[in-house]
Amino acid sequence: MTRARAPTLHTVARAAGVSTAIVSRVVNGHYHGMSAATRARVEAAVDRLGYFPNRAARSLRTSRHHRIALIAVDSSPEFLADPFTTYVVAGLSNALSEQDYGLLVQRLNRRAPLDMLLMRAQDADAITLFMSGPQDERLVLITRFRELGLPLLVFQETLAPIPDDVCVVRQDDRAGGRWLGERIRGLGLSDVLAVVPELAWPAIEARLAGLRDGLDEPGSLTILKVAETDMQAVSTALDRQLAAHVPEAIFASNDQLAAQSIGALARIGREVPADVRVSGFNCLPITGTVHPPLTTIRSPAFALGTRAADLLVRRLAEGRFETKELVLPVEPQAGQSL
Amino acid sequence: MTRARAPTLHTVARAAGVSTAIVSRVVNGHYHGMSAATRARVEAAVDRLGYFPNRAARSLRTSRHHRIALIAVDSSPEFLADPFTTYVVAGLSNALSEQDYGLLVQRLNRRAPLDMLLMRAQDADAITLFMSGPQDERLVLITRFRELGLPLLVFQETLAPIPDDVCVVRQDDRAGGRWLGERIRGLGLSDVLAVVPELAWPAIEARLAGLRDGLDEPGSLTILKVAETDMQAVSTALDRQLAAHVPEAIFASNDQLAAQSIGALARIGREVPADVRVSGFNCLPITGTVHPPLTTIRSPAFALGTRAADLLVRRLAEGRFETKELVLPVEPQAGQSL
DNA sequence: GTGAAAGCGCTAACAC
DNA sequence: GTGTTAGCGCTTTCAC
Repeated sequence: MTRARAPTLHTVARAAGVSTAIVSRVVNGHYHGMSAATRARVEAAVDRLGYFPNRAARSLRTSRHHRIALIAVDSSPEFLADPFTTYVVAGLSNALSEQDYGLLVQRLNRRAPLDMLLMRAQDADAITLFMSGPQDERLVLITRFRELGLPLLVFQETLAPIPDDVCVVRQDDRAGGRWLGERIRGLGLSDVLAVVPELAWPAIEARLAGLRDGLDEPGSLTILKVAETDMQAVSTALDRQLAAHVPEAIFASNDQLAAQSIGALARIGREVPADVRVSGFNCLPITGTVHPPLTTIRSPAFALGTRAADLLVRRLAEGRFETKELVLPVEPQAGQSL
Repeated sequence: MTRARAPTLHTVARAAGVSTAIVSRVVNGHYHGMSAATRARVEAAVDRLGYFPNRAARSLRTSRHHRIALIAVDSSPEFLADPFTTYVVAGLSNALSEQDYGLLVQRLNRRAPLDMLLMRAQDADAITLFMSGPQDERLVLITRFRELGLPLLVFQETLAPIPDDVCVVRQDDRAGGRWLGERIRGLGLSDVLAVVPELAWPAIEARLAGLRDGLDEPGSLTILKVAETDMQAVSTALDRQLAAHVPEAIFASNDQLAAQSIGALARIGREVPADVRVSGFNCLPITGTVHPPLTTIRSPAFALGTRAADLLVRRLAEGRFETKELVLPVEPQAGQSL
């Protein structure tokens, strides 16, 4: 049994005894100066035949796709499974669905050729970007993507000046870092170990900058870079670092690393917060509960996604971004670890 | 400054002094019986002009889109942020990207009208489905989506018989439940509290069925349904239940709920595993570390996604699914909580 | 070995 | 108020 070919505008037009133009207008809700009778007849035919407009034909004709591309530039296949990313994407996808836009998810390996992706990104109305890697690499990517002529929305980027038709959406990482730094300083501690992912990431830099702001007189700040994607490697790195020197406080660049730090301290018999203080960052529901409850910074990740969706949809309607940069506040969360 | 119109096949053809047919063939790698010189000339022109084929036109012509839709039927806007879902989607999106397919993510509210979505799903080559809700609702959805005539791949569904051109990909939840049940039974415990999400979900049923298999003689099995999306509500429900009766073991239907259960037990001064045993399910890297280390079941969520991608791509190439159902094994993970 | 031409299904300007 | 028509950019058959 071969499935019946899907009905087209023509089929419906014939069935309703009108021209395709009329059907097109009805389907698109342009009832201006149309008799109620015709409209009713067409609507009946549409229902009867189960007609759906062919999106590819429509896209070809109008060059609008009702689709936003999300490109994650990362070397880890599990990029989507990071708690922060996950919430941003959830918010984005959700808000877009609500406004009848689709989200096209694609991963770009930092070392893979761009062309395939550039080509695939073509059938979206705009592009959103999640980038790790050093600043110059990120700039190259932004430039390349801009060449497609599509509006670009970049998450968690710190970039000045922001190029034309590009919008940055981020949280105030620096303020979060500062709050923690001030707290550490308020406790009279100055020997701090910062645990950050190996792969540079602008938000992490901002958190560290904030930490420095807050500490003010940066007694001794040591930076430990860990390969975040490999739990085992993180443990090993922490163990080795702590064997060499135990700091007064550990500033972890996210809650997962904070949990790991508490674990590593436990392995050498140090308690949190009694012996060593530990702070986290991003505090998302998906990140499991840690003991003791973390002093951390609550991230508006989901809202970052929904706000980005609104910005994009409006950009597409109005022709320009209403703002070049949207910075959402973070919320300090006092726990018992710091 | 108006952006120059993107080059089309025609532009390239004129630049290379050949017909559009030739350019099309070169772009698609159909070099059969073509002179090396022509090919080279066309390739040069393509490079020089920075030509990319228009995907919408191609789709219209070929009715292939190189795109898979992922539709999550759930009432929670944060559906994507569930650890299990997150890993499946990460695997899927990643494997699809590698095979030059895009993943189009869309959420469907259980109460929202289907039509909009059915329409949007049109521009994909196949549909993957994540569904919660009662069995009859799920069946209706499968039927409706099948009407689009697209291949359908459903995650974590237990369904018999499986309809035509539909493929189910799931993990062996029942075996996982059974392993835990047997362990509980081996410890000589029989007063068990199962904590499950309010909203029915076939995988959860399977885990419970497995638990019953394992317990064999189901002393006393109480089921507590909680509104999983609301942390606060979960705590409250657990507190109330434990105030009424403290079981010998808690079978949580996922690790997040297990963590919550341990917390609730701590609030009434009960220790795990000394006073009460607790088991989890799904054990994914993103789910934070719990203390004590959970006895749980390790889920192949990421692999579920990558395998699904392969199945889909092959289905599209060959015309039929090579298997109607793919069940991946789970791996028991002995911890200290049970 | 290469080209001409039909047509995928739709929208919108214009004619009636 | 409704219909005619010209493409949007591409693939593919068939003719040369």
